[in-house]
Amino acid sequence: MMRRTRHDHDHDHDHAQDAVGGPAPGGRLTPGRKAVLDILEQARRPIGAYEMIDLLAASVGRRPAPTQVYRALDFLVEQGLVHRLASRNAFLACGHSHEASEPVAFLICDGCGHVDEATSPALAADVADVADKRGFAPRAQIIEIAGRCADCATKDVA
Amino acid sequence: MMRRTRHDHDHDHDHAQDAVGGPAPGGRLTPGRKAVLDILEQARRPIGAYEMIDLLAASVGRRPAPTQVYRALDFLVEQGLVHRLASRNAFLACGHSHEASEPVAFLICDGCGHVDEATSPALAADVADVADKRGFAPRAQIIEIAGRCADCATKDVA
DNA sequence: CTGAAATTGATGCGACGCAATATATGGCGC
DNA sequence: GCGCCATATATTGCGTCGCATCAATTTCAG
Repeated sequence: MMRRTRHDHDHDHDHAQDAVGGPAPGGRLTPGRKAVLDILEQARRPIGAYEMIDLLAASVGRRPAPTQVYRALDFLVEQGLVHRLASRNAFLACGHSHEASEPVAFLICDGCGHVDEATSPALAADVADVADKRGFAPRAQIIEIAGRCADCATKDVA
Repeated sequence: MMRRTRHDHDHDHDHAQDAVGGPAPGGRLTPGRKAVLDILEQARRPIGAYEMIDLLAASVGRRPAPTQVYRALDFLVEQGLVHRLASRNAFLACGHSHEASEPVAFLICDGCGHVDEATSPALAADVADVADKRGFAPRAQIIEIAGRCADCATKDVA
């Protein structure tokens, strides 16, 4: 596909892809992707795709299209830096540095919305066991527990 | 003009006539709801809300609005007759008659789309244990395992 | 070795279809 | 008429696809 140089640049670009030096197989942490990751890490709470767009607009000053956000999110999930909460259609920065293949249980509080991340070898073993008994080859697991966290539970009694 | 109160629905008054085919415990199985349940039971596979609308249109001859389908689905899920697959935004007729509170693990095949339903006391105990360690009071659990079923796994090797 | 084109991958924009909720109306028994 | 349940309508949010553009790297000609 022939791609000729256009006559001239008609507008300036305020940011460039300077964050990474070389090509990383599997992807690079570009500024756009990093902006998404930063927001998730500073929020420390699940954020939906469209709230992410709003936050990016406030942060970068520019309003990205949904596609951009979803692509960045997918990338970050693939890299294991971000988790997806299927029950809420939201995303959460990964707190710990665990293996991507290790099953993580999420404790999602209905009251305050806080999400706790928990890994359990016993849980992992049981999941593997249940699948194995049926000859099922697991690729990914989703374990999400909704309820009330310790703080909100005590408030309930009051 | 908000007159509807969602909280005082647990009166001792029971509409048995609303149900089709007799009284339903804890709820009324209206024709609309039954049509949704029938389709799910005959399909034996996860069905999205809008595919459900299409199937209802073919079955009843009339095309219900999304809200009706979601309402019916929510009702059936509450009754424990239908499960919701969070990772796929789809619904599945419950195969067995287990307690609604008991955690169910779903084995979702990426190949054929078949979904297997599995209950495991050990898994349930581990989930409760993980939550308990953090003082978390669980209300509902979601355990979904994506991968390849026995049939599709053998086809992979070939 | 140097510079330019081809390549790869990321980004931008727009539109569309599906998912879900909010709001309003109507039937029915009481 | 009033409350309850179900249905109907409207609006918002979620997620994906396709294509055009642009930047960085690699490849290759000179």
